[in-house]
Amino acid sequence: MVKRTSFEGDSCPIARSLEALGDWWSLLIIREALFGVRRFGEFQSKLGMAKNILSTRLRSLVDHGILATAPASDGSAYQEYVLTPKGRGTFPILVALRQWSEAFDDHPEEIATILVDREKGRPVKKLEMRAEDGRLLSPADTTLKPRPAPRRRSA
Amino acid sequence: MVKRTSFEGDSCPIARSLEALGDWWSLLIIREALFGVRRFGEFQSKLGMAKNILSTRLRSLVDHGILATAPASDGSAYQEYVLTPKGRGTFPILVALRQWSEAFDDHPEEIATILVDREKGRPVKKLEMRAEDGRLLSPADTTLKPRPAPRRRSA
DNA sequence: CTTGTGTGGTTGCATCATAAAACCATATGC
DNA sequence: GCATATGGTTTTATGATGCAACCACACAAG
Repeated sequence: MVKRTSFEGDSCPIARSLEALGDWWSLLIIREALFGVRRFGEFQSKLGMAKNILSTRLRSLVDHGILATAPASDGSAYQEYVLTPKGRGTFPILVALRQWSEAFDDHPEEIATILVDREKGRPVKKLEMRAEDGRLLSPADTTLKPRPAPRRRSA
Repeated sequence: MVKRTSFEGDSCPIARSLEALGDWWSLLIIREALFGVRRFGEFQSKLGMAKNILSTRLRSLVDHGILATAPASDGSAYQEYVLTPKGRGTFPILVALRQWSEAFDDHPEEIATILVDREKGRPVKKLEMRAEDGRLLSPADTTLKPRPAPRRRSA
């Protein structure tokens, strides 16, 4: 097989997520969708990407349950692409990417926008990793454990 | 230009981060590096990827300041690839990807590992977005603001 | 010093994905 | 009915990917 290697069967959850949204465009399409974009042409003009690729990506995102097609909305008999809960669940990923750029980009002055708390207009805090009891965790405070075997009902 | 479109000049921080780590392998290489992998052959055998592509990706990650080459470490006169602070800063991104899989994957039973608090052995909490004052924020509670103009010193 | 072996890559193709533009189908406006 | 906008698909060229083979260097044994 010379195809791009698929991570579908991989047991690593990071690889599995990249299978769905690890290409050049998917996360940007989701970003636009989170801003309320729903129509093919709107995605295409805002992202400036080729229409065939947009078409492929939208289909892939629908197949992965990240977007769903809705029959219409404003009367016109066309199709719309709306985020599913799974799609909206990518929000922390986008925030993490944004914060990484804000923290480490070599030219942060080129970043045009900041994510703020709507109520106060102040930047949101950096994402933090915490234990169940609320302790702040650094990467070194964490480790990987094998997943417990699936619990079979009765025996 | 028929090349893969570059997001380098884009003003969106998400696009900018994808420029550095938005391809199929970079985040997985970083994942291994966070586990302590440093040598070419070790990356290659653990990830099962072609060596030329690994070579290209490592160079790209070094160029982006995510990895750095260290002259040696165990005496053998070869090179090592170690994460920079910028590279270690991707940790929240990987956690976000992992948690998204854990929450939304269609076959979660295939996920082999869980990320736990090393001290207690309990799963880490989901990443939360909070305001400066600690209020928990949903996506709808946030908005984007234009970045304030760069502050020039004196005038 | 020569041979062998392991590590760390680079080079050559064959194949796949991507991109731009042209084309097409359906709606909508006039 | 005709022009035009929307929402795509098809065509074709080129870049990226994947596999295998090859090469360079270090080190060790003979």
